[in-house]
Amino acid sequence: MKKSEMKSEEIARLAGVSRSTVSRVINNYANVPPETRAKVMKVIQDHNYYPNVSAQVLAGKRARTLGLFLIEPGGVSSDILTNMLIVSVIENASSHGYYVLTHIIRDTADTDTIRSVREIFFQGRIDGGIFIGAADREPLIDDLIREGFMVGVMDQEQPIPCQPNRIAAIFNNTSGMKQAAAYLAELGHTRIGVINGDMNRLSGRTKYEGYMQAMETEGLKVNPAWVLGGSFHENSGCNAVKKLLHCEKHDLPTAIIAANDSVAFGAIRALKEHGLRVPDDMSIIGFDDHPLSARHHPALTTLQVDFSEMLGQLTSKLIARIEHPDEAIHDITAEYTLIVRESCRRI
Amino acid sequence: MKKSEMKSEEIARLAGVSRSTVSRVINNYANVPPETRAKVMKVIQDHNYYPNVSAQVLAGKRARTLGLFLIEPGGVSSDILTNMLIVSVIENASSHGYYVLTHIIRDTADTDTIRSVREIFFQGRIDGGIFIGAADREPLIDDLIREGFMVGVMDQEQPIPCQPNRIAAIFNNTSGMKQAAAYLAELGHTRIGVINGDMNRLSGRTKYEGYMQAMETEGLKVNPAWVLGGSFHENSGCNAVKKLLHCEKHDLPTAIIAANDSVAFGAIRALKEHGLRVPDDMSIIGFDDHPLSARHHPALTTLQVDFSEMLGQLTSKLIARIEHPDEAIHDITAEYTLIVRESCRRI
DNA sequence: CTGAAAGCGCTTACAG
DNA sequence: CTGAAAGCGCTTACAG
Repeated sequence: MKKSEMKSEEIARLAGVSRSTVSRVINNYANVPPETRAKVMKVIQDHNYYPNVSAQVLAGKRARTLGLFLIEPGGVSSDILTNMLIVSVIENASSHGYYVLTHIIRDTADTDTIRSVREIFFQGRIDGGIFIGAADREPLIDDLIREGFMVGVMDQEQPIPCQPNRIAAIFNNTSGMKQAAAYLAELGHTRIGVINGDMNRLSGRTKYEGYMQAMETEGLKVNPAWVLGGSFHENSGCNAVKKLLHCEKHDLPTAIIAANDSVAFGAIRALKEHGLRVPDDMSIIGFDDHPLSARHHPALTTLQVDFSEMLGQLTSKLIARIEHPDEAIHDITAEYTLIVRESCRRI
Repeated sequence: MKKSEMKSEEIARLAGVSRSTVSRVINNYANVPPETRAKVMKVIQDHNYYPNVSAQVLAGKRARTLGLFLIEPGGVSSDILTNMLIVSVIENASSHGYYVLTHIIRDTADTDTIRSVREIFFQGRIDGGIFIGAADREPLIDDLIREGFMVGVMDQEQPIPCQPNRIAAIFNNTSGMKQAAAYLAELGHTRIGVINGDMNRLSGRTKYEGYMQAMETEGLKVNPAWVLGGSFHENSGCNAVKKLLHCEKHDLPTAIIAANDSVAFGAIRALKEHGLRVPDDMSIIGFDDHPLSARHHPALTTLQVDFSEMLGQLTSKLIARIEHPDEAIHDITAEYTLIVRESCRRI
């Protein structure tokens, strides 16, 4: 095991000052004359000295580490999007001098899992945590917030009264669904179905509600047989369409809005397998602008949202809150932009 | 900021023992009678006590944290594979009770980057690090190893004499190339080209060398004009083929081995753009079995390798070395398996 | 502007 | 089997 022999005492000795002064230089305190600072800095650099982080934290400094908790019930994350999210958090944190400890949660109800997540917070390994993929009301997260930990959450509602140590980043799904429905209506569609996401997730609910509202706005009626259950995963899109095709052979919608692009991919696969073509026989629109959507056949029309920007903001705000607990911080709302490609046709 | 009031002294008081005994229970030392242990454990659990990790580390325990360093010159990692690698490391580490601090390196030559990486090691944040995507000889890594830190590296050669604190996981590219060439030869190909990977990476070199050897084994002659430069990225495959098509219009190979599947995707894209079809006009074979290869059009024939298994092993061995520095540990070699799909045809 | 000293919350020889 | 005490390497009032 490596053990650096350099410590602040040694630096102090070499620079001819006390450990207090070395500490003041390291922490960039104002009351150190430039010459003293320069002298100490030189010794620090010449000897490749890095203060021991455990000692710093124990003495009251921040760990400068964030926890990133990915909730993924479905086995290994095979989604490029997940990767974008991780990278966005890490790079943003890094730009603030913070490190990221990533943890994968398979089952938020499992006792061992809960214990290990709580441990990360209670051990003092991190200054705050970011949760991705959580249900809208997740006891594990609610408990941590109640216990005073700083958390950032993607896609959760801010409860009322709002909690100062919870920062939320949400999607404007109402607007997204309105854009989707308006676009389809403009193409002449009146028979529009939807494949829902996971209803335990905030986006699942708000997308569904957005769809209902949007249909009303467009003056279109909702056929309950065309409101399909799903889970945000590709397979759920495939299954939903299979079921639709099986049950409603003679009364099909002409367009389907999918809860996200993965679901849309699955839906298109199922349609193809049944000999139906997109967009000739059915128009499909997705959400997210998944990295694969532009290269899909047909290229997928979708509502794009900037995940990197969103998570970057969430990370920045979480760090800001950690460093200045009293500053007011507003939640983040991500907007959708319609990207027209080839999966919808005029009828 | 959250501050847990519980400390070992408080647990000791409540359990009617000394802090020493509490520590012995936490660290599972043998010399504690079952009744004492039970008594202490109960207090610990009842009060949701988690020892402060900084204090533990400062007092000499391990941080139980691994650094994961992803070297990705090319902007945001858009590759699903990267995600699989990250997840494999995190889950394996987690199964050993270790956490993973992930860091992204854009430029291994940048002074600030080098500083921040070295800082992670010297600060004592981690017990060891895993590097992915490094050049075969990477000074940043070599320095850390020389300084005594424990590192695991994917795709680097073990120098001679071998260093006890470097664990390497490499690919059997010789065998992979042999399988590729043998398969193509068996289909009747004699004109076989190659798109190389990044020659600074071990796999870049060994794949090229493997290709040369394999061609000799098959008794085929290598046309230097069909040995194309590349970089393991999709665009390099596209560019390589464009150049080939441009320069060698009338003397083309009938098959190309790509350094990996991404390169193969790019190559196929370029061929399509020039009106050539795969496999009708050109056979293509890749390496890795990228998650998208099975769904590609045409489905890509490739040499599959189990990255999850490989990185899981690397992680396990690194942790084993951290915990038992003197135990002998062998390097890891990953083998390729030919997966025949639709991108090669008999001629 | 600066140093001596207390303290952060643990672990671990040491002595019994 | 168990406790008192020293020590891990920092930071930060406190006093000057």
